[in-house]
Amino acid sequence: MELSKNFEPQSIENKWYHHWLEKQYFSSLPDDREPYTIVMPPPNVTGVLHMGHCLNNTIQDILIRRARMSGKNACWVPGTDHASIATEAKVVGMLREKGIAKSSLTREEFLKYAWEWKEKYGGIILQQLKKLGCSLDWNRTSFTMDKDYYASVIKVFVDLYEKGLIYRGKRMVNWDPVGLTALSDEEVIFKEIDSKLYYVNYKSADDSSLSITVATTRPETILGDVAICVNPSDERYKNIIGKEVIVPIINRRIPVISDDYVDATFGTGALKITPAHDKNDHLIGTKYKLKIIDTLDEKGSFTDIDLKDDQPSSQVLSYVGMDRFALRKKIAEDISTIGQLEKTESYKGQVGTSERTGAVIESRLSLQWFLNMEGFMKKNPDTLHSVMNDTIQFHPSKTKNTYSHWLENIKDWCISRQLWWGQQIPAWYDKEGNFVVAENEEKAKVAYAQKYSDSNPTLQQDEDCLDTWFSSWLWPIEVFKGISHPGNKEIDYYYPTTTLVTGQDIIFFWVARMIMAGYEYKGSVPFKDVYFTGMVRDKLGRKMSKQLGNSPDLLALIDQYGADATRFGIMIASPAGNDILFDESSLEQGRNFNNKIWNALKLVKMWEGRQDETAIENQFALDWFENRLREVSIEVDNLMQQFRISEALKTIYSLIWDDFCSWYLEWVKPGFEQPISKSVYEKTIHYFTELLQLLHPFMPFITEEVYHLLSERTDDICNRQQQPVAPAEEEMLRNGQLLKNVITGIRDIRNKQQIKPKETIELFIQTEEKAIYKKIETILAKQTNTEKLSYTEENVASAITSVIGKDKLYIIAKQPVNSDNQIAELQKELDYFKGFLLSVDKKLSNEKFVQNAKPEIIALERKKKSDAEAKIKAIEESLSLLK
RNA sequence: GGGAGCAUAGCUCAGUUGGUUUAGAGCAUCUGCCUUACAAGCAGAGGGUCCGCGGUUCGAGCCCGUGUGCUCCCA
Repeated sequence: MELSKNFEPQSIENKWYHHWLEKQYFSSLPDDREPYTIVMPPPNVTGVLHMGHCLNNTIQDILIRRARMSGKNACWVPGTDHASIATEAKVVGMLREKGIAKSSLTREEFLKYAWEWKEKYGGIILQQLKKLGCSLDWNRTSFTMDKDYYASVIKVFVDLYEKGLIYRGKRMVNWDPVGLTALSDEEVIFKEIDSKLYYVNYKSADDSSLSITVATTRPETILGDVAICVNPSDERYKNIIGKEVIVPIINRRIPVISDDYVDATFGTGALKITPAHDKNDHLIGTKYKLKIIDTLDEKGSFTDIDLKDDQPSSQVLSYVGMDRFALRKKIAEDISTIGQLEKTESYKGQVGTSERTGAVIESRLSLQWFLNMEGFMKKNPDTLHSVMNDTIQFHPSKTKNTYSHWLENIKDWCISRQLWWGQQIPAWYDKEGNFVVAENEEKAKVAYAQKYSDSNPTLQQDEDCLDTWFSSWLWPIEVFKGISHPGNKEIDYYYPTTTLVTGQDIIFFWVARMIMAGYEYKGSVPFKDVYFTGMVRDKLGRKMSKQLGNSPDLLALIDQYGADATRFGIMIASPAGNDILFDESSLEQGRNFNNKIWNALKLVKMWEGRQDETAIENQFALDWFENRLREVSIEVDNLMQQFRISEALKTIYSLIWDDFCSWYLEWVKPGFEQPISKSVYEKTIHYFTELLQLLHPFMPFITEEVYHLLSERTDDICNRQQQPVAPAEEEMLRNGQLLKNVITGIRDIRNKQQIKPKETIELFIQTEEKAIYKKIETILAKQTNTEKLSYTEENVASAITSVIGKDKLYIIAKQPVNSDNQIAELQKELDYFKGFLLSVDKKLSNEKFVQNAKPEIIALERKKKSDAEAKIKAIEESLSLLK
C-alpha cells in the first residue's frame, strides 16, 4: 500500500464520521454504567458556526470522547435555542425585504413565516458541528420550542405564578425602541459615547431675580420635567428650594426640591426630574409623589399624549412624531433661540444599548411580567451556597466571585418580551383587564369562572412572549423531559449532568438561572463542574466582529487545514479560563503535527515486512518508552481532572513529537534496509496505538485513520477502552534522561567544534556509574556517530571535553580541536556553577536557615553543594588540560 | 462611580501550601544540515531586573501594602 507524502484530512473525515454514526458510538441509553452527561449550550437556531462555538464544542467533544473511552456511558445532547429577539429580528428583516411589514400580519401569519424560516435555516450550525467531529447523540437533538419543551415552559410559568413568585407590574424597564420590546438588565450593554452636556436655564415663576441652571444630556425629555432637584446642603441653591420655576417651551410650573441623591459636584449641582424617562428620576418622583409625564412613544418619538393639561402650544405640537435624536437638536435650538441655553460642553457618558439591535435603550414605564428574585433566592439559598462551597465547581475558580456578586445584588427578572416568536405568556384577560394565569384557554375559563363568577367570559391571551432565557434555564432538565414528563427513566439516569462548558459572558443569563431552576424543579444542582471558556479574540487581542472583518470563516479553515488541525490550533492556544488570541499559525502547527504522525506511520509501515526473529533487541529503548508512556498517561489524567486541557494537549504533543519520534523511533530504527526485531516491531505498534488513544479525543480523525492503517483491526479507536496504567519506574526515566543529556551534549560539541554530522568520532567516558552507561552505550554510539566507544579512569589528552553531571566525556575527532572555543565554553560553565555554589554556601552558612528550614530542604541544599563541587572539579581538570 | 482579575523571554502562556540547581514550555529568532519517515523536516543554540517601590521571612516569581498599566463585569 502506498501512503501519500503528507496527511490528507479532506479524504478521510467524512468517511470516519459516517462510520462512527453507523456504529452508533455516539448514541446513549441508560444502562448500568456510570453516566457522563454534557448538554450543549444551545446556539441560536439560525446561527452559524463561529470561533466561540468551535472552542467550546471542541472542549466538550474532548471531554465526552475521553469519558466514552474510559468506561463511562457518555451522552452529549445537541440542540438549538429559539432565541426570540434575534430570530424575530431576522424574520422581520427577511419580510421587509419581501415588502411585508410585520404590522400587516396577524400573529398566526407571522409565526407561519417564522417556522418556515426556522425549518429552512435552523440547525445549519448543528450540521457544521459534524464537520468539526463532534460526537453528539443526534437522536436527542432538542429545540426550545419543541412541543413538550414549550409545554414545560408554560407549566413552569404557571407554577411560579401560583407560588407567588411571578407578578405583573408597571415598572421602569429597559425599552428597546427599535426591537419594540422590554429587555432584562442583562441584555443591556453599556457603551461609552461622546455626547453633549446642555446647560439649560429655568426661570423662577414668581421672582424674576431668581433662576436655576441645569446640566442635562437629554434636553429632548425637558417637556416631561416635573421638578428640579438639588442637594439640601448646597449653599448655592438654599434660597430657591421650595420655590417654583418655569420649564422652557412648555411653560409648566414645577417645584425646586432637595434630596441627598443629587451630586452637588456634577454639572451645576441641579438635576431636572423626568420620572417617565429615567430610572433614578422615577425613584425620586415616587418618593415625592410627583406626576409622571411621558413624552416619548414606544418608538422613541415625541408624543403629546400626556401634555393635555399643559394646553400645548403649536410649537410643542410641531414636535409630535419627531425622533428622539432629531428632537434633542431641535429643542436645544429652540431653547437657545429664547436665550435659555447657557452653553454646551462635550461629555463622555455611559449609554445603555440593546444587546440584539444596538439601539440606545430608553427607560420606560410599562406593564411587564417579573420573577421575584428575592423570594426565589429565599426559597433556594443553595443557588449561591452550592457554588461557594464547591458542590458545583467553577473553573477557573475566580468566576465564583462574579457569580456571588451578581446573586447578592440581584434585581427582579423582567421575563416578558413584546415579541411573537417564543412561548406566549399564559395569561388571559377580560375586557376590564382582569386576568387569570393557566396552562391553556380551557383551564383559564374554568379559573376565571371561579375567580370572577362568570362562566362564559370573553378572554384574550396576553400578546407577549417570554424571555428566551426563561426557556433555556430549563435546558439540562427538559432535554430529558424532566419537566414535561417528570420521573422518567432518562431524567433519573442522566441528571444531574456532569460538566457544563460555556462562555463567561453568559454566567448570569444562563448558568446562574440553570442552577436556580435545578434547585426549584429537581432539588439539586444541574451539573457538577462548569468550565468557562474565555472569549476568542484575534491575535492583536481585539474582539472578533463583523465590522473589523477579523472573524475567520471556520468552515474554510477546516477545508484548508482539516478538522483535527483546527481543533489542535484552537486548543493549544487556549489557556484555561483566559481569553484566547486566535492566530492561524497555530492551525499550521496542528497541520504539521498531523504530518509528523503520518510520517511516523510511514516509517513504521516500512518495517512491517522486515521483521526478523534474530535481529538485535533494543531492550533499553523499549523499557524507557514504556515508562515514559505511563508517566505521561498519568500526568494527562491529572491535567484533565483539573480541566487543564490545553496543557494536556501540549504534554501529549511533546510525548509524540519529541519522545516518540525524535528519540524512541531513532533509537530502535534499524540501519538502511536492515531487518528489525519482531518483538521491537510489535512493541512499537503497541506504543503507537497507545499514543493514538491518548490523542484521539483531541484529534479524532487522524487517530482513527492511523489506528486502522497501523494494523488489522476489528474495532475502532473511537470506542477503544483505556486500560489502567501502572506507575512509571523512576530509575528507567532517569536513565533515559541521562542518555538524552549525553547525546545532546555530544551533538552540541559537534556543532560548536563544527564536526560534520557524517564524520565519526572516538568517545571516552570517565564515570563512576559504568553499569548504567553499559545499558545505553549502543544507542549512544549510534546517535552520536561514534565509531569507537570506551571507558577510561583518567584524563584523555588532546580531546574535546564535556562534563555531563559528574561524568566526563572525551571526544576525539579527526580534525584539529579549536581549544580557544573549548576554553571559552568551559569557562562559561565554570562561572555559572561557581556562582551557583556561592548562593548555596551562603544559605548553608546562615545559622537561621539551618535552624529553621525543614530537614529535607537542608539535605537537598547539601546535595546541591556536593554536586556543584564535583562539577566544578571536573570542569577545572578539563580546563587545566587545555591550557 | 462600585467590583473582580491580570502584569514572568520578541509573542502566547506554565510555574501546585514560600525552599526541587541564580525561572520552564510552545511559537518566533539565530547557526549548521537536501542524514534513505518527515525541509510543513532534522540537530543545536541564544534570549528574562519575574511591572516599579516598600514590607513580612533564614529564604519571595509566589505572601502583605502601595504605585503604575491593561482587561472584564456591574451601575
